Amino acid sequence: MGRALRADAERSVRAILEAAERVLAQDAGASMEQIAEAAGLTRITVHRRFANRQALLEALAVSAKQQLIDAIEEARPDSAPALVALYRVTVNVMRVKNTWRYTLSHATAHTAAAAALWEEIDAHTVQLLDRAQHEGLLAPDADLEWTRQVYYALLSEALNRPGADRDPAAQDPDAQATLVIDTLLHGAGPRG
Amino acid sequence: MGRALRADAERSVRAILEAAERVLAQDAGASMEQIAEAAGLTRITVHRRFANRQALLEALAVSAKQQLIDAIEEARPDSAPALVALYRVTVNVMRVKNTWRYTLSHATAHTAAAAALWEEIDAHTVQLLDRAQHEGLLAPDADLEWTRQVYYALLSEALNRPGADRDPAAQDPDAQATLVIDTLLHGAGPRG
DNA sequence: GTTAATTGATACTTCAGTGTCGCAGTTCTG
DNA sequence: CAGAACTGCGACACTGAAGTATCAATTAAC
Repeated sequence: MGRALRADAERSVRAILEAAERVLAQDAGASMEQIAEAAGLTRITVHRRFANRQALLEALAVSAKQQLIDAIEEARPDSAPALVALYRVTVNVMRVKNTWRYTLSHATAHTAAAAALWEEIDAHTVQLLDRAQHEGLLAPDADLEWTRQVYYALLSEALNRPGADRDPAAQDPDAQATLVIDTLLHGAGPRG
Repeated sequence: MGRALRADAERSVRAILEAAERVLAQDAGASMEQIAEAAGLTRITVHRRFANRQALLEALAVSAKQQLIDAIEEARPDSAPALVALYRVTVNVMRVKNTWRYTLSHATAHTAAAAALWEEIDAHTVQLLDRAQHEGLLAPDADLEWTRQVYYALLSEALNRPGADRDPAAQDPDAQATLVIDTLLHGAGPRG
């Protein structure tokens, strides 16, 4: 890396990444110019910070995944009973996933850096699920990889859940986390 | 509609749609030419059948959704106990969803026709889930819209499940359907 | 077997997006 | 405050894809 960016340049980078998320969420094929405009900058400045479109996409992916990791670690997934930790992690992840909807759901740029971050996220998740299994929260014969996949899917679905109009409580992070975990553990069938 | 297409033209249309699915699955921004080539045709022929790119995307969406409806109705979702019907529907849907991965997961073209088909699919699904609920398969207080969302998500996840290498049985449609339904009904927690 | 539809080949136009450059004005940093 | 870094502006070249037109050759349909 060269020298550190100047403060205003750093601000530009953040503005671009956030604008890219917003714009691409509505049109995955949006142009650099649309992104620049949404960031309150010129197309040229975007090109100065990110050599080409691909580089921007990669930076976006890395940034979002890093925030996801931070959110997970901030929830201290290794302390407290697994159910409590799972709940805390879910709430934190939901918040980040809500902010970076596009970037975190469209796994476009498959760079080494991004892949490494995903592996770290997966590792965190599986470790937590493994602990949950040992604490009797999950079935002893549950396939943890499949459980992880289902967990991710439920997180996405909870965010895309409509009906925020009639039931504003459904948008509440706590309510969403509860729904996700409840569904993950018990499904939709009747309780024993 | 004008007069019916000649047999060879009809074949071309099918080839184009199938090629589009294959090509777009790997690169959502693929050009008309790439699609044409994959279909064994010229770019010009594609333009003759579909005025523009958008029209092709819409036709693709309608075609795939129609096949999904056919697959559901073919499973006779209103006969037999709900669990059996759910199983049959799941197997059939899985087959179609596997063939039209791209089209059925990327809800791009939002035309009136495509939206109407989705509503029909949703109606079928919710009706089946409602019957399942009345038969005691689902919890009496289960939110059927959420259940439907989770069901769709599980179908997608089952298709994207890796590990076909070590465990070829995981690719078996019956095994996949069993996994989806089991997870939908009971989640990953221990059984009562 | 005759007619009408379909297709491929070639060529052309149009257009949007990408990426670059130099220069002038502004803003941060030490 | 002085130098360095950053941004905006205008202009430019380049690429790739979309879409159109005509004509000859082929192929299905009745």
